Amino acid sequence: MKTDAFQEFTDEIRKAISEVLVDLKVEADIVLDRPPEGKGDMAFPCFPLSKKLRKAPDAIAKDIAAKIKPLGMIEKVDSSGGYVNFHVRFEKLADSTIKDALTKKDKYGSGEPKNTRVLLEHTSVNPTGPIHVGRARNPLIGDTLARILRLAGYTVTTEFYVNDVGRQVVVMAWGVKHLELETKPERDKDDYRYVLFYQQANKLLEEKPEVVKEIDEMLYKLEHGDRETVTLAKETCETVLKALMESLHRINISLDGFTFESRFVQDGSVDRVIEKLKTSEFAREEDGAFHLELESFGISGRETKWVFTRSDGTSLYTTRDLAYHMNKFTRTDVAINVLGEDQKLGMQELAAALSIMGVDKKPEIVYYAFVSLPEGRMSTRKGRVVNLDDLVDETVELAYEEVNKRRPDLSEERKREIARVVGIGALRYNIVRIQPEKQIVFKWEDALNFEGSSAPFVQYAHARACSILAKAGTWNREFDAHHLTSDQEKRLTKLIAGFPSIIADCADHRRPHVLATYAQDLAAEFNQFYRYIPVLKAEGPARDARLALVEASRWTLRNTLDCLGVEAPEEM
RNA sequence: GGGCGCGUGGCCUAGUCAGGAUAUGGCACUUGCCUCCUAAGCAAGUGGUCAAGGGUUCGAAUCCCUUCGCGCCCGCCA
Repeated sequence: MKTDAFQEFTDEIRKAISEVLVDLKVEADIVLDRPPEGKGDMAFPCFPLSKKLRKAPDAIAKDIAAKIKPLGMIEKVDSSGGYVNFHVRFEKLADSTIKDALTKKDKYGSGEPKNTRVLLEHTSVNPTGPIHVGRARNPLIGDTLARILRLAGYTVTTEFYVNDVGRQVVVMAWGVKHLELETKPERDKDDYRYVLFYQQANKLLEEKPEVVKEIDEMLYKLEHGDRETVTLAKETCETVLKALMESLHRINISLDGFTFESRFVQDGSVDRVIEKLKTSEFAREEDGAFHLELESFGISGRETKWVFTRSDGTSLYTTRDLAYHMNKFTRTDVAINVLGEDQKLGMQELAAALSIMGVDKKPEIVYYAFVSLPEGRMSTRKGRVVNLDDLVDETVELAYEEVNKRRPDLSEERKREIARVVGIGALRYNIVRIQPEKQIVFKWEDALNFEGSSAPFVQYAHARACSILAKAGTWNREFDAHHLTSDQEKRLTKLIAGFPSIIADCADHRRPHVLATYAQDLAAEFNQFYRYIPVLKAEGPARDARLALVEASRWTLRNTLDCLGVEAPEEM
């Protein structure tokens, strides 16, 4: 299927090569490569054919190159060093790419509607305190992925799974009900207030056995649907949740829905899951508690048991998660979860339990490594955290200083708005640009970098494009791509042509960081074009063609930023 | 003890799934460029045993094995 003009080019190459291979009476996979600068646009390495044809790779390449007639998107075929090199018919590529971008605008890059529902669970932090930067990697990856999948053509619903039945919530709810705060919260915000209740209650829990008893009783009541307790726990959670959403909203993240864990206890689905698991051949009982023996599912370590009920018959987190995932698959075709790498074993076990329950689908997991500080792992208990709200404040404030320095001409309101957009953009980009599985050591100097590989770099390129377009006046949109002749124009056009493929690739592989790399490349290429190719001072059809390229660049930059959750300012 | 992941110039990082031509960018450092569409920019320079060793291959940062270092996990917690 053709996703973009470059795809059309490679399809034609594949067809041409396969015809030649039939002619040469050899079979081989057609693997294409990107050749280095100056050697064409696509290459076919002939080394694997060498043995079969008993000929030198370079001779084969020459032979194949000679047999392929330039046609359609293929302008020229030559060979060097054992490769067949294909040169794209640039005017054709440019014409269809730029027209595509100018027509589709904010939809440029989109894929065909997929008719596949995706339920993307992300964030799902325990609502017991403010979001810190370590945890923020989850919503950032999740939200970016959701945006990419949507552009790629999927129907995406994002969801936050709220833990409102666990011990932590009970401890916090108990604190809210029984305690007065001893210290002032860091911020006048409920997540900062409630975490203090939580911490004070935990402290009492260590000191006073009677509190332990009260908490245990509350937990039991909660599990057994005691109305007052259930309501208290849920209200407590919702209060904190609301505050957490405010923090996420500041970095352009919102979720489509929430699913409360308590629901699966109340509607009986957890009980049904437990009853069914008990009848499984993998189920074992020990002192009244039940577990699955998962050794045959490849679970290894000290423990291969997966406990699904306590001795008192109550459920565990994992059991409820199983009920949740069964529920998910009644609502979606594909379930994707964004999770910390500490959840890996748990998810492996969950997958095994799902198949024992007769569910043939499994959630796809995007794992990420933790963000730590130079001093070590973030820990609320040790007071070693960077809260998301503080990071937002800092980056926006620093961005304001920069705007103030560079654009004293702007109004205060305008400066503040640009600072917000730039600061938030820098923050998001800085986290999401890194492969999820790599650890990040959080450093303020990196987070506050507005140059080079950063969102502001990309935003700046966008603002430059907007500035040109704003000054251009009217121009002939029936441009002629033959007037795009420089290396800068050609490289930029080819990058834009590849955007739909990049989106499809990021979506299919669930890899948002690849888009961040693309954004950097595109902005760099645009900046070179900007530096060397005058647009407004050009005349006639050359001016029109360049303006068309600028507008195509503008949409591509904007759409790239939009997928990254970064706003694209028209001036900065 | 076992499992999973990571290791690319002083620092950060792309490429690893689908092995191919001189390994991608950024930060920092040195040096140029604003009478020219916004210098949050552009250009040039210094800097690499792709953790180490072995193997497969015409060809390995990429695949396989071993070792080392770092992270995460192995609870009737969530």
